[in-house]
Parts: sequence; structure tokens; C-alpha cells
Amino acid sequence: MPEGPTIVILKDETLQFVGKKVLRVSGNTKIEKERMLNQQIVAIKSWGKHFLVCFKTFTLKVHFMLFGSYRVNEKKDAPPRLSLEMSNGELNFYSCSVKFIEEDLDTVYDWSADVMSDMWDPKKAKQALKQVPDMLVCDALLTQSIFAGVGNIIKNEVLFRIRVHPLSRVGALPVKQLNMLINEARNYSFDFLEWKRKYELKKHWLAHTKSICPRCNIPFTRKHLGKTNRRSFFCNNCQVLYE
DNA sequence: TATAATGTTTGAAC
DNA sequence: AGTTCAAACATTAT
Repeated sequence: MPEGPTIVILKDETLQFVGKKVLRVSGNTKIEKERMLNQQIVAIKSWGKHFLVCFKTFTLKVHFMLFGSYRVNEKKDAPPRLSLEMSNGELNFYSCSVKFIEEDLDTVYDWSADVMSDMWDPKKAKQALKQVPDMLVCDALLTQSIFAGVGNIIKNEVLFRIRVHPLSRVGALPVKQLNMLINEARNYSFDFLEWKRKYELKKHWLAHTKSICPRCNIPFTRKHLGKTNRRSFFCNNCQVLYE
């Protein structure tokens, strides 16, 4: 369900729990959830699509995959995978993956790869892309080690914005287009964040799920492309194929 | 109502 | 042995 910007919204909604102790845990997860009991939440972070609840000596990682969802201070009419109750409210996660991380997060995550992070480093992304010249751009955008947080919606919208065909090879992109790819991955993600906050994200989609190109007024092509085999919506006329 | 979709890991098969 | 690919997980809008 969520791409990176949605996790940022969740992080904002849950900052109220930083400093609080977990007073009750429940849910159908098989992990040792009781270890969180009476533990203080020392920080709440995110990396790409990973939502991270930090305790003193370990971290809870929540990944929502395709169908996961959450509720803050309310419940859904479904059994939670994990529910945490604090003195000032509750946090409920549904049909998602939950795991514990024992290591220091700074050794697990490269924060500079997260397009939503203050530490995002476009130069690093460029270096990483240079390492995979044969990769298709539709796959490159979905590579979390390079563009953590980018999902299929962002992929389709970014490629449409920069007028690049999804089947273009990374190594064939002119410098200008390569720079636009990197810059728009972050820039569109922040537009996504703003629109999502206002509950008007879909209204702003120009390519994703669309059937007509708003620039050319001709039908989009829709196909499952790349190693990721995710659906792509693109215009054969105004999105240039570099190969 | 069947289908497909904002995703990733795992392990079998080649 | 490295790569590829299907399966698994599981919800909901169309």
C-alpha cells in the first residue's frame, strides 16, 4: 500500500509516542512481541518503505508490502498483525511484515539512499546508477538500495515528467536525463507527500492508471515491464527511448 | 465475482 | 555457483 511518502506521514502521526512506554502488546504476529512490553520508545524513524520503532537495544521494523495498513488511535475491523498501546494512544498494524532488528541502524541502513531523507545524496545515486548501465530505468527507480521509498506510482509519474521511456537503459541516458531522473525521484516524492496529506493524491496522477497522454492526447501504452515486471503507463510519442 | 494491484523475501529450478 | 522465477504472504477496489 504505501510508498516512501506515506511512511513519512505515518512517522509524523506517531511522533507523539516517542518517549512513551509500551504498556500492552497484542496481535497475530509470530515474533516475540512481548519483548517490547514496558520498553520505552526512544525514537521513530523510517528508511524508504520501512517504518522503524526504536527501543533502547533493538528496533521494530514494519513493512507494509502491497496490502498492509495502519491505524493510529483507532482500530480497523480486522485482526491486527501487531498492536502497541501507550499511555497516550495506540498504534495498530495490519497484514504487514514485522521483524526485529538487533543491529545498530546506522550499520543496517544507508540513509543517503532514502529519497525522503535529509541525508539523501543525489551524487551517490548517480554513482550507483553508473554501476548498472544495462538496467532498465523502470527497474532502476524501483531498486530500493538506490531509490529507497520509490514505488510503482512514483516510478510512472517520474518517467512521464522527465519524458523518458521506461525501457531506456540507464547507461544510455544523456547526462541531462540522468540528472532529471535522480532529481525528480526526490522532487516528485515530495509532491506525492503534499498531495497525499491533502487526500488528493490520485487527482494529480498524470500517467499512473491513465489511458490517455495528457500532453499528446493519444492513448498511453500500458504494459508490465522489466525484471520487476510492474505495470508501466507511458506515452510512446513524448517519452523518449534511449537504448 | 474474479481480477489485479502503491511489494518483498524465499527457495526451488535451471 | 550464479541467475531466474514462481510461490508465498494477504486486502480491497473495480
